[in-house]
Amino acid sequence: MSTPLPPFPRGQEPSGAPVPLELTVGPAAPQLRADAARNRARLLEAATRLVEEHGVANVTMEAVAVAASVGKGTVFRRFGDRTGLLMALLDHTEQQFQAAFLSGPPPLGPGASPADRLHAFGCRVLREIHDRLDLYIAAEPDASRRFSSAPYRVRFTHVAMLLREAVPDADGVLLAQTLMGYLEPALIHHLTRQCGMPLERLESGWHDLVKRTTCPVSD
Amino acid sequence: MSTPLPPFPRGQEPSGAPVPLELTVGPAAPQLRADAARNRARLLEAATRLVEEHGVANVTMEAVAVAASVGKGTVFRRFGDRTGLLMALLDHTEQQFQAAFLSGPPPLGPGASPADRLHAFGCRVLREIHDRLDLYIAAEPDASRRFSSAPYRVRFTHVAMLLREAVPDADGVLLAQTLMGYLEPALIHHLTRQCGMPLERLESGWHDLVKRTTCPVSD
DNA sequence: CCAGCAAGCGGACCTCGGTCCGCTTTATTG
DNA sequence: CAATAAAGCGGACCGAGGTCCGCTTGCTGG
Repeated sequence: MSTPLPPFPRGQEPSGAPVPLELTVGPAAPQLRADAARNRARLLEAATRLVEEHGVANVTMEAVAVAASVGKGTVFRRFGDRTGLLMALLDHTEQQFQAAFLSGPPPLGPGASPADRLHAFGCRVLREIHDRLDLYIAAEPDASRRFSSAPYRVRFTHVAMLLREAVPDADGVLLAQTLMGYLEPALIHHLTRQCGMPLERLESGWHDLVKRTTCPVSD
Repeated sequence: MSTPLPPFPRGQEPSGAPVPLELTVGPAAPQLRADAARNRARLLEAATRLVEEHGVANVTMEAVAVAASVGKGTVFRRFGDRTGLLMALLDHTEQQFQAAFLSGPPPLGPGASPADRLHAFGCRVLREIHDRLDLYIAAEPDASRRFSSAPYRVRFTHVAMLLREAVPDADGVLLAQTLMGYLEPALIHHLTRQCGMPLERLESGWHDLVKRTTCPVSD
């Protein structure tokens, strides 16, 4: 329609919403051929090593390809683009986290009140991102995809669901986007690195925000 | 410290915070030489034309240089980078807007209650961005500068100030960042273009958000 | 075991943002 | 008006992300 459009054939793109190739809850890997799977593993390993050796900012796609003894095209076919590769590096942690808030023990998982789950959720995300901030920043998709990536959608849907439960008569979608905005890597980076705020302050801020959001408004 | 660092000599960078060359409230242009000023004007004109002819996404820096009959280096010296050029295209509107909420008539300007000013502020920003969405999206600085750009800082400071007035015992800075997050071009793009929400719904969402934010919380 | 064929591969290639540096123009000052 | 310093200029150049397309390789059914 407007965007230049699909870079590589990859899977089942053509139908409706662009299906992200991974990073979603559960494996759902579409049966890679043996050599492809091997190369994928090599690439992830190489990328991990390069990132911790030189810092994510200095890791180029070509360097990863070379380090994995693989052609550059292969990197792009497998991961789509740089963002895709970087997100794949966060996939394992992400899946664990998803499992934790979807079906783990309270207060993160089901069993606690929606508000309590929200409080726990935010703190967990804040710490998670804070611990691997550079990677999260670098893996941030560009503006037009920021809200469509699988991990974002899963988190967002979860927050929206909790919010609908906690404040049924509010616009849960908009409120959820607002809360999610507080958890953006770029903001966390700004506040902790550029403004020098301790993580604890961000956590208090989150608690306050949740309180204000879930308290019934006069109107 | 960590970033690759300054591209061009330009002005008085070295002292402390990186002083953005324009886009701040007031003119403060540092006396361009005659030819430089002429080229600057040419460039802005050419860029404006190209943007409305081909859409901002298809406008390259080189194309702008050629269209303005100027060397490519000149574009970068004058505007720093692509983001800088695009922001300059928004500068005129931005200055008018700043004047309106800093010293214009209520409810946007001083005279109304902080809460009323916040309500007005958000609606104005929403419309402003909605009207030139593509340009705002394209002009968005990368993650590490999103919160340091002059226009952002002015808006943010304003919101924080109003918030401190309206809810003195809250963490105004964090609350302000949250409110600002609701006004991000990328989010507005997602909600209106990808989710198909009408602008009116975003406005209601803003009003609700301000209400919840400014209502005293039980603790 | 072989043939056929998708899936996968890889590196040459392109584009575009950003940089460098030797040359030109402008402003200043005596 | 000359001399001079500084500001500006511009296009060759570079690096990195992303694409293309002819070749290779692993699967599958006969």
